[in-house]
Amino acid sequence: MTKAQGKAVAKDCGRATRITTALTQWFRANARDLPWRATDAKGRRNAYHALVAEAMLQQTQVSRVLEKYSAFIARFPDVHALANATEEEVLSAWSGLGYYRRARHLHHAAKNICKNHEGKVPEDAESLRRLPGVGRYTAGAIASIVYGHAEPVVDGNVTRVQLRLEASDQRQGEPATERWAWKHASDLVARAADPGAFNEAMMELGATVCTPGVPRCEACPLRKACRAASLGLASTLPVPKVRAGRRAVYHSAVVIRDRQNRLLIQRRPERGLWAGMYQAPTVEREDRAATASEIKKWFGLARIVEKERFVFLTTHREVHFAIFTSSPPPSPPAAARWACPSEIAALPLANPHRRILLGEETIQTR
DNA sequence: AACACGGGGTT
DNA sequence: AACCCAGTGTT
Repeated sequence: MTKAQGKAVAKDCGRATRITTALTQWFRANARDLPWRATDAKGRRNAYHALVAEAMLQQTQVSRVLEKYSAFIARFPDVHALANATEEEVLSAWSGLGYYRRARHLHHAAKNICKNHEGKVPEDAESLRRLPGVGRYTAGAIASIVYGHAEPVVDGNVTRVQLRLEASDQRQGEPATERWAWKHASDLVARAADPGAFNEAMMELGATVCTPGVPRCEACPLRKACRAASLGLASTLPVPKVRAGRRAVYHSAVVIRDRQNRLLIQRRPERGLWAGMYQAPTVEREDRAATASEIKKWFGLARIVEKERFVFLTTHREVHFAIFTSSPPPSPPAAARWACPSEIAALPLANPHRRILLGEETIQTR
């Protein structure tokens, strides 16, 4: 190493240390709540609670998680309770949160922990990552926040903070950018006195101060260190990512009620959209809505009446729903069964079917 | 590297 | 109506 390179490394070390120190101090002074994502109700570190919280936080904002987290923990208070639950119970507790594969992974992870780890959530990031649904982010979050290991954590917030700190015009979401962000996070966390607090601080800064769009630089503890701020680029970085468009799909659902006020329901396939969840009997088409005769033929119905149409939007799809009613068929399809409303309410239902079957106004439609 | 996978909030 | 947010696993 030349003298000049040595100086540059020393300078970067100083910068990294200033950043970790300032950020951790800010977090300690401004922490909104107790570190709920890693502790039990009495404030004790609890890796199972952290596993649940971090699984819920994947692709989901804190406010949405807070609506479901307590009920989930109350229903499955420890890893054994979760491991011994049925998949339907777990999916049901997850209803409304989306990305339901996370719930199934979490369930499998709990079983794995009971079987192979004597009911204790593994401590090191490498073992954590072998659990289903636990990737680099979740492993790093648990290892650092719960166990204090100097493991990096990069979520969308952290990547945005890094890109602004370094005034980088790399596009968020691209593999090279993510590798770069993980490298920076590793360098920073290595100098943090409290890795867990530092990682939480980075995520919290991104969520509350270094926000997408126009950040609140006047309130930022890293303003002096931030290259985007000093160049006046804070609100123009990071450069927006390219987004895939939404694909249209057509779901024709039939609400069929018998004399005892029971409804006909069916379980969705194990893979794909709303995997393993329940719904009113539905005919799906890719390019157009199923015709009335197709729907009648599909379920052996004599007559159907259209009640409503709406479009349910997700990130990747626009689901065009057409809702029909019908009297019961002579012989219900083998794949469907009858259930009363109170039973249905406890089953895992995708949000639109909560409205279709139970009339709950829980979703936005167009 | 590209894709699949939900849902809700803000402008 | 058109933007925004955000990990893991599979292909």
